[in-house]
Amino acid sequence: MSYSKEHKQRSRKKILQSAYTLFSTKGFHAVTVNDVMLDCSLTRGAFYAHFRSKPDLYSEALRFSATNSELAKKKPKEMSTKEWLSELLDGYLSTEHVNGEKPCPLAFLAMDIVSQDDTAKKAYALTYKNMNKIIMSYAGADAPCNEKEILSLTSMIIGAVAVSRMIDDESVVKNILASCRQQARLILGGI
Amino acid sequence: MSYSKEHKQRSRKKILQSAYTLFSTKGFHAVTVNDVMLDCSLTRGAFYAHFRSKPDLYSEALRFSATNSELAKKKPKEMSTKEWLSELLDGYLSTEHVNGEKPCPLAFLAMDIVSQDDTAKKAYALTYKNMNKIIMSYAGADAPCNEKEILSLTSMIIGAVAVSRMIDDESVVKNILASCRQQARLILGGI
DNA sequence: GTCTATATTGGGATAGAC
DNA sequence: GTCTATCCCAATATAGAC
Repeated sequence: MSYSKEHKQRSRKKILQSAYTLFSTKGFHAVTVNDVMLDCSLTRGAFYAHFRSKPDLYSEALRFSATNSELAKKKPKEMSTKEWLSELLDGYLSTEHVNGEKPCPLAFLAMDIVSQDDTAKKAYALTYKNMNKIIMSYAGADAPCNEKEILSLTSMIIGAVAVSRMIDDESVVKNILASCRQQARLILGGI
Repeated sequence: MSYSKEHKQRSRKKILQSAYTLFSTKGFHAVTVNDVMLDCSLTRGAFYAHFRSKPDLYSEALRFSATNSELAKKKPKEMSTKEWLSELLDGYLSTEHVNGEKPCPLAFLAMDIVSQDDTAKKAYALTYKNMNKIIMSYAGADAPCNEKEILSLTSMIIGAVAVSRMIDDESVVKNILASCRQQARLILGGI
């Protein structure tokens, strides 16, 4: 045969890498099979020698990303686990991560508002601002509270609900929600 | 004219309500104009008497949802603001909200993994589980830490990154991320 | 303003040459 | 295994009757 097995494996990996980046940053529907193949310098037709369908590619890319995540990196020996965890969190919560080429699929896959026009983005930002304002006004009604606490609180509850939506296991969802309700009280200083 | 202005306004509102629910639960691309119109018992053709395009509807539905949010409800007079805030957060972090017909667009809009097949969902859940496991192992390495704290932590950082992705204003994004880094340390007991 | 019918495009998937 | 060419369906948007 004119193409070695190694060659096919290389191609497959290139396709997965391109798919992961594109899906993560643009979302499933905003990316075409052609986009993926062009990104790794192949053609549409070749795709089906590697994957059965576009949804199939999507699942494989998600699986692929798990093995390539920053969080899964090995801790350097000279660092304490606490320092290392701190460093990992800093990396996760950095603008480089948010704007980078290897975003966390948990947060990025599946959000297609980034591919919407500017008007939709503005509407989203407005909604977000409103939410913070409302919660801020309640939380700061009699006890003083700072903005940072509110921002972390809204991130948490938005993240919790977003993730819960994706998880089928009811008991896991209940656990996530209960944990965040408890933490919300802690952040607000024990209501 | 055979159709009153009131009739048109009613139709428009019905379309917006259907669009909001469908977009929020299924995502932009998974919902067709026809789906929306069928949901409110109209036909495709009539759509363009109300909106210029599907993206236009999307933006309008997002705006519409802001005026209909649970968070914007008025506080009952007999309740203290703290009690009321507590109640609002409980509502937001409830399974009823997660599975309901009026989900928060901040968390729901734009996530199209729910319209993916089961394999993709499983891959997502696995990734999520891994993330919690990794962070748990680091956080619990020498100090004891409980699962609930980790679950709220991962919700927060996922939510923060997800929201940041949608916001164009760089300074807002920086503020969100910094707030969550600070809160993360607090949750983990001050690293 | 709402309906039915239709034009048109984009993109997933297949066929067949190399 | 990869390429080019093609099929085909889904879905946006328009045209025209009522």
